[in-house]
Amino acid sequence: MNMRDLTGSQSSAAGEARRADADRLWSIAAVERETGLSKDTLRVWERRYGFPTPSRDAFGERAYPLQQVERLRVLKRLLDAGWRPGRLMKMSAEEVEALAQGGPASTADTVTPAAVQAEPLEPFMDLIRRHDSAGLHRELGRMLSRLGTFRFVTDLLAPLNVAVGEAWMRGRLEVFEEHAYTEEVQVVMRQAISQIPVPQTAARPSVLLSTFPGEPHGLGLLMVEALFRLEGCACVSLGVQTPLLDIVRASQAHQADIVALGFSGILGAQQVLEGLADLRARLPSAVEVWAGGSASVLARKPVPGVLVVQELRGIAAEVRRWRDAGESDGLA
Amino acid sequence: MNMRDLTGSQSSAAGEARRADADRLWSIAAVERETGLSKDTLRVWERRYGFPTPSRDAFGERAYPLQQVERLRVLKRLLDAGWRPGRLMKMSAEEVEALAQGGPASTADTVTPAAVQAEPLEPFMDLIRRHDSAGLHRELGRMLSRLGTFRFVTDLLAPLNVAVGEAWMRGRLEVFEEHAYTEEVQVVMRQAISQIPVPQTAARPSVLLSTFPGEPHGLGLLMVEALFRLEGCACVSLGVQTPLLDIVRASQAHQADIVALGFSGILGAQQVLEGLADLRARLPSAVEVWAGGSASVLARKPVPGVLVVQELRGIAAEVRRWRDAGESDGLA
DNA sequence: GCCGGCCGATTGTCCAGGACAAAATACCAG
DNA sequence: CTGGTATTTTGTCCTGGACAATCGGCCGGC
Repeated sequence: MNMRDLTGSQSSAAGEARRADADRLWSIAAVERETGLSKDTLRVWERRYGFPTPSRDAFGERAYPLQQVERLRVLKRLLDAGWRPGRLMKMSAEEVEALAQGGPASTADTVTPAAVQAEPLEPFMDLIRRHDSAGLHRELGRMLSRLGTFRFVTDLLAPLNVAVGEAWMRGRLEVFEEHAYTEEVQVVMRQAISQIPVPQTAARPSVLLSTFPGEPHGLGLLMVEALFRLEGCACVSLGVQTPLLDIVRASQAHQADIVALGFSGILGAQQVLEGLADLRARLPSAVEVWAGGSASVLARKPVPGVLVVQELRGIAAEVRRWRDAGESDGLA
Repeated sequence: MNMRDLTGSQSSAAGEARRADADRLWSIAAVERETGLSKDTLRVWERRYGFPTPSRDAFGERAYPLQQVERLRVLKRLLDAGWRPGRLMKMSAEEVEALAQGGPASTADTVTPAAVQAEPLEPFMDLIRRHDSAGLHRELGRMLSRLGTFRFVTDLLAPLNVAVGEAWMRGRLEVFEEHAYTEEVQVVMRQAISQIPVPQTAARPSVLLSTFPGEPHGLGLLMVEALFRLEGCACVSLGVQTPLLDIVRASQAHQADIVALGFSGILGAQQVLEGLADLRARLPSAVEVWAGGSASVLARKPVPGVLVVQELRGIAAEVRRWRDAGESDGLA
């Protein structure tokens, strides 16, 4: 019975009909979802730069052709790579295309330290590009066994994440390829975490992990959780995108000593700083707020009362610092 | 050194100063992130119903006090539970509070089938409410071993998810409690999936799993992935919130036979139907589109060429159906 | 008596065009 | 060069109006 429902009306439709379907125009809300550009931005670009140029549907609402949606996706990626709209809009389609294909990263030239590239990344990038999920899974698992969890995280995953992010910005990787990569890494990381022995009693410090709303990148959280657990901390993760007030409540409910937040650079500078200050103000001063991740704001502007952990390797030392302070402060 | 940075300026500030910080007003963007109500909605409510009533900051922009943000959170929850704004806005604060505390589910009374409540859920709800993550993890793991993956998913997790969702709508559960629950279940589910033997050769059908942008609920995806793998299918998951065009590209890259989408009911009806129709039109007709989840639209309005799998248990049968069709069609 | 289509009220999203804060860049003095 | 200030760029917020999509109730037919 389902066979009929599934294929009946579709296979009877001729090829032209399906092509017409696929040429369907996009609403402004759909374009926002697809590109990540806000409706406000889409409208103001149209007004200011003359692009995009959506037609209007029967109700006078914007209707974007696929071609422009694709171009907007490219523009969004170039924006994230450090380009500015005014510049890009003045360029011809060919110039933009050339950039998209793999120009340099504009002003925001990612300074590859090249110092501690502990493990070769190319084999993994190859697997990602070839969409070999099973192979990627297998090789990641192999490296986990070979390096151990700590070095797997610090020497392989950390630089690999950077490489993947950069490849995406340069147009070498599609969004879905990054999604698939994230998923496979997540599987391996969860396996790694489950192998870390759980401390017997209620271990301290107890750590609450999450990200702010709008920050969907959860890999860093998992990596940090692994490092905390390796130090014998009790961890509770809320996953990504927890509202601020819920982070506060969760820290009470779980009696967290430390609230650890991850930032990938997607959120705006102000959003990060204001959120951290706000969270800091709403938590008892006995609860520490730690922030980490690749967001550059963290390095530039310190937030009073918030500890910025720049390096994954720094976590162990800071946990030791917490315990030393705790022994003298809390147990007097 | 970090100790000073961390506690210095904070501990020197007096209690009143911190309270003043916590009384900070919220911008409309922050309220949108915190409540899930769009800026447009917040403004139109103010105009129409006279609530909320934000003050204005020095720049004339809306500034919401914490109290109103909290109330908006409650209203959003009641909206999701089936209430309508016009009604709620006419009620007094006390009446709303009474509803929030745990009134019935308005019109959308969840019809508990009560037929196949295969496993008792209360012990798990207790663990969630007591924030015993470790205990929840342990008990879920125990049930996984006892029931096996299939029954664990169909008889325990499926009804438990419903119970958790309903408890949230009735105000019995906080957002962060649901987040923590989701995280623990995810850990156990990934463990379960990793225990399923991988088929030797390139197994068919190969299934691509994801959700649409705006749909953050990924538990269902994991459960479905487990069931597919139990049937010997090759699975690639993109995680949640993949743009439509990327789902199309991923299905090509991974040579998917089936694209499976999960819907929790967060997305609007039109968004779901239009998205599915659009995806259907953009995929070759040889690729099947399957949709599942608790969204009620799926049951009400069929989309041509899209298979709606109402029950988790139905997956096995549909995979069999696919294989039968494939043998006669594809290998002629 | 119950299901299905119609109609009015409700409600979220879209629009225009102006304004301005925040961020990025250019400029300039030391 | 380096660090601070002016200027441009750019995204978000504003108002108030309009209307499509949805909901709820009503009615009629099977």
